[in-house]
Amino acid sequence: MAGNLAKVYDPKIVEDKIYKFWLDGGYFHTNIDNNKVPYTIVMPPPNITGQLHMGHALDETLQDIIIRFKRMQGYAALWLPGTDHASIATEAKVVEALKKEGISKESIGREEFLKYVWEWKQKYGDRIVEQLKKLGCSCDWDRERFTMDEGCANAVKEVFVRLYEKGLIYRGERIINWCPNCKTSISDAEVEFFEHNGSFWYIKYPLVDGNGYLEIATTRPETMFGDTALAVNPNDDRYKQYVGKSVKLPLSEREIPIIADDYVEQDFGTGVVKITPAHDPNDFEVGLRHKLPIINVMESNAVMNSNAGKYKGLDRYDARKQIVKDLEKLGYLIKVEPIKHNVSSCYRCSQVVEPRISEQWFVKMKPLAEPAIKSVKNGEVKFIPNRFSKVYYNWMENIKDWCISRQLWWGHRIPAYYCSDCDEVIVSRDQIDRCTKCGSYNIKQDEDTLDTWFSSALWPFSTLGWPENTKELEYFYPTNTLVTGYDIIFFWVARMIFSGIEHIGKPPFKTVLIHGLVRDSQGRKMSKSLGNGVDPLEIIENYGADALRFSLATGNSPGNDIRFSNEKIASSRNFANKIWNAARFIHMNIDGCDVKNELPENLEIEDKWIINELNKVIKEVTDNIEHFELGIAVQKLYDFIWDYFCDWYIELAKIRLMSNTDSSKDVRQVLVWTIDKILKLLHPFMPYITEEIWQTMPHDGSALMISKYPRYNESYLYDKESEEMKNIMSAIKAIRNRRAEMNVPPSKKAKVYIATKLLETFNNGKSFISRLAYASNVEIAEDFNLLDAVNIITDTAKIYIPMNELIDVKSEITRLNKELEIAKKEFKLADNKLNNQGFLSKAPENVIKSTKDTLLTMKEKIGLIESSIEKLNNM
RNA sequence: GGGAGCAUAGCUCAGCUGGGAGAGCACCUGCCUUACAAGCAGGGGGUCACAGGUUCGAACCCUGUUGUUCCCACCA
Repeated sequence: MAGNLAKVYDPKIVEDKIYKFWLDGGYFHTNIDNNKVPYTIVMPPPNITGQLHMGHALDETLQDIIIRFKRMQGYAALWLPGTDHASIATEAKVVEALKKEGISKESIGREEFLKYVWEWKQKYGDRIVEQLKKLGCSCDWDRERFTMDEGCANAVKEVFVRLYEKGLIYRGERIINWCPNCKTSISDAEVEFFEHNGSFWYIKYPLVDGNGYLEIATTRPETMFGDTALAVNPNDDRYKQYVGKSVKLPLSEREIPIIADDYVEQDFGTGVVKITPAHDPNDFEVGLRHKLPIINVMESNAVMNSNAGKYKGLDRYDARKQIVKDLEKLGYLIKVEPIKHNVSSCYRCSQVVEPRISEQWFVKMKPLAEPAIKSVKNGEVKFIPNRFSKVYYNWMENIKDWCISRQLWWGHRIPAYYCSDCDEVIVSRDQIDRCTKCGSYNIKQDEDTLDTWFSSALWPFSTLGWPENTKELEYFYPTNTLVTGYDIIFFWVARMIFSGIEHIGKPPFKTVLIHGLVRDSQGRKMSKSLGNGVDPLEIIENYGADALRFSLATGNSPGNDIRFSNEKIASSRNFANKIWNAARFIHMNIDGCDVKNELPENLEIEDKWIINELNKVIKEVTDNIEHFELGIAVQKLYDFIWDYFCDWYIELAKIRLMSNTDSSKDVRQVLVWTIDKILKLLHPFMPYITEEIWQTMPHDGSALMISKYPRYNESYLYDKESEEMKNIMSAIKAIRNRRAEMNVPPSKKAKVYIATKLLETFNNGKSFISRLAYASNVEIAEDFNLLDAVNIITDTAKIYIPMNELIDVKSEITRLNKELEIAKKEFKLADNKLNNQGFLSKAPENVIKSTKDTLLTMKEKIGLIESSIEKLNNM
């Protein structure tokens, strides 16, 4: 077997083969099993337009780690995958693609256009799924869903109708955020703010009675044709006298009233505000209070309309320039000030959003938000880390009604129908063709589609078969853990929570594990425009999926961003290679022998040590993963495997392996048994390489991925032997240390004398010391009287190496003095503590005990060093 | 305007509920010791941002300061 394993691990020949092996074995599929406890994760559905990026890679890796861990722990672990139709993004992509062929969506019409999108979806929708498979995701592909498949469509209609019937969905004319580029409304959550260097134009509005003018300041002069009032604060003494009078709108003959409203702040600008209800949400509110007319001055593409008089047909920014010019020419412009202010823009296309009045569908949020807030407050849903609950509360408590209609074609069409004969509005689960009130066939379905997030909000239960009352829903719902980034709490997490509570009666998951963003090596966000994005597929190609996954888990702590760097990925690759070579070494020694995967009856001290340490790691890592501390878990595994197992145990094992006795048979078993546990512990993080190696080792069962996760076991406790082994190891380290300091090459072996009270321990460790500390011969006694030797002092032993020709007595004394100082300092520290009454009476017992131990050890060490120095001085 | 995070070795970060600070990478030294040079052995390097406070004891808890990142709100 060893002959088949190359010296360097090559993920390329392993990964596809192993993934196919898992698929063929059906290991990803999870059945309802009443003898098992379900553990469910629904995958945040990636957009069908998407290509796998590092953000996905992180999100999916974390989920896969958790689900593989739970599966091995014996849960009926279901990871339910799927994709999102992403209405606005997909529609934009297809529109763009059609544009290249010279086709516009309007010219071909709705049905034809949708045909194109479905075709596009067939062609590219699977791409992301294939990429997830490359990562090693252990999803139940038999249950893969799409937000626009039939089941999801039914769920959407059902929810819409229910909420409508309850009065929680309504239609109305409101001011909404309009993207002039995407030509659709977007919700508040979909608006982003950018700081922008703009101008503040101060403009005169002449009083109609001819007695002067009022001065206003605005950042958007082009909207002035929509002004229907000027407003001042009712308490503003400067302007009280004007309230009730009128001004004439510059560049227009229209007269508008001066009103008083609390909304106006006296200290900002001039204290006079132009009120433009059609183009500003606050002005809209003022307009409602004062029953002001609403004048819209722009088309849907932000080009001025006929209400803008001669500026009709100009784009909003061209109109602005022209208007300012004209105002100046006519003497209305007083001054221009530069101002920094926030500009709202579309989160998809970054175009500046235009507040606009239009008729849209809304979800009434207050009644839905209330129980959703409660479910987090009472701990039914837990955010990890907890600080994100605060973000969630803040949003939920200040939530406004949700605008859910979109002027797009790709998406769930709103199931509302309008009768053109009797004006009835019919909301229906089923397609209808006649009016339910007057029987007319003159009915038309609403042209709009729903916000993509409306269907995503139902994902945790629509994917389990709702609105049907399925067995799956009963067994897997509520799901256990949702894994997602903090950037998506409002869009998705919050909406899933209130939807689950409203429609199923229970929140959709118990835990929300929040992770951060993957940044580049300099801490910048990865973005297309910066060109600093790292393609996960390229990383997989060059380093392997396991290395990528391991890198993403390393240093990962909930809620925090992580950085991605070449150094990190290389170090993960090296780790994979290390394990690979450890496996090669074991094969070299077991192939051809009949080795069982179980512990032998006779265990030597080094066996007990590694078993004891392994047991600790099992306990800690299990605990860490259960608390989602994946970064810590990964670090512990790395240290255990590399440092404990490879650098120490394997090196120690070589001695017995070479002896060719019964003992070599035993050590083979320990090696096999230990690597079996190691592969299991590491499998959730590095699934491919662990499975590949495990298959070549003596094992039980068909696949590592469905084997049992190791459990902490009291019969593996060997504290005493472990301590002894550590004493030997620290002696070895101390000798190596001294030799290295003196630049003695390993080839130059030397005799070692060990003076110690722990005769038995060190006699057990003789062979280790000769091999790992390059000793030609090891002698052990309670004391030696050697003068011309290097002195090495550990906590439990005093070691002499006679290397007279190498010793510089003077520098040796200096070194020992330095060591003495450190020991004295430590002694003093412990001594001070033990003389402190407060410490003695208040510190816990174990702390006091360990302090006492330190004191004794140091005392002994000081004595040893002092006597060594004395001897050297006498030389 | 409101809120949150972060500040620890040259770099990237760990350090879970307070008991005298760790890893990877980088750097320096010596090794091809037959699993691995993508490796082995060893080494240097930190007033844990600053100032107070609580405590027998603080990187960790509290208060304030500074710097930095982000989220929410959106004053025309």
